[in-house]
Amino acid sequence: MASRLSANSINRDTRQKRAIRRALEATGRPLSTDEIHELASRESEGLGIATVYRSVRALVDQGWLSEVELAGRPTLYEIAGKGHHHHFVCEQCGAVHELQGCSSSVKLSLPRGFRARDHETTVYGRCAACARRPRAIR
Amino acid sequence: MASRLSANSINRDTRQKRAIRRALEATGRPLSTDEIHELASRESEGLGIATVYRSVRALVDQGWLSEVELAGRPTLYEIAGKGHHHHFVCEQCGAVHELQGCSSSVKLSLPRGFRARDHETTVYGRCAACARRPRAIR
DNA sequence: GTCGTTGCAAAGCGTTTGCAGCCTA
DNA sequence: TAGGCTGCAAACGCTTTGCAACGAC
Repeated sequence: MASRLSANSINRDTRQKRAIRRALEATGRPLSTDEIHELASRESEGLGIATVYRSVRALVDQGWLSEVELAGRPTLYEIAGKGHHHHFVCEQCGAVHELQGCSSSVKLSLPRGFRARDHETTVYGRCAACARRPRAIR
Repeated sequence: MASRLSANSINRDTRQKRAIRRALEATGRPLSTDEIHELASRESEGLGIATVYRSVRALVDQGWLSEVELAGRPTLYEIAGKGHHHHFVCEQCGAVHELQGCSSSVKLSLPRGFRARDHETTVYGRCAACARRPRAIR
């Protein structure tokens, strides 16, 4: 197994990276770079958006973060190592949540000769908080 | 029911739009704006990319096209009216194909209070043509 | 002190928009 | 002919990169 850091990359423990990691840990759901920037800035004033992009990229390379790419929205990042799971997008507040498990083992009929390697499912609807309140303006 | 055109939008039959529609009909799979531009340019020389974007947007508004937004790639467009279906992304050649039917009625367990409205599944693997030949450089 | 890291600003890239001339109806 | 449509170039929004100063070790 490789070392826990990707090849030839050192990783210093800076105020900025600490704030970024903490934002992701504290929130517990996939975040966009903007959200990370917003949250981490509270802990590390003056944090630049470029630093967020660079740190997030480094954390992905190190395997600490996973990219969550959902249709029609910028890439989100979540703490890695949660195993196979899917995502739920709240159409009212826009937040993305993780869904546990995956019993739908893709029974989609593939055309002759096609070979599946993986799949991704995204569910759209309203999260618990939003379902409780009347439909917003949107 | 509304007229087949979205409100106050006229739609002239131009050489450019004809070429764009034909590119989509001829290919039979979801295309990106670049692919549409490339293909339609053969039939309508000098076609501008802005025209592709504008025409495609108009065709979506008219309901003739549907947007296919897949994780991590620009929006694709496919001829509308095919009913509920999902997509297959070939990891070797990058092409996107439609998958028939959908038996996986999303048995993912939603958190308490969450309400699902729709879902999307994308399968990744190799298409028939690519599965036949040895793995590419990639 | 070294050199990885950071913030700023500029550059990229895909998409949208302003505008004057073109072409469909 | 009227006004929608087109190509060009500039503008946009998000992400990446160059660079000099900063700060972890």
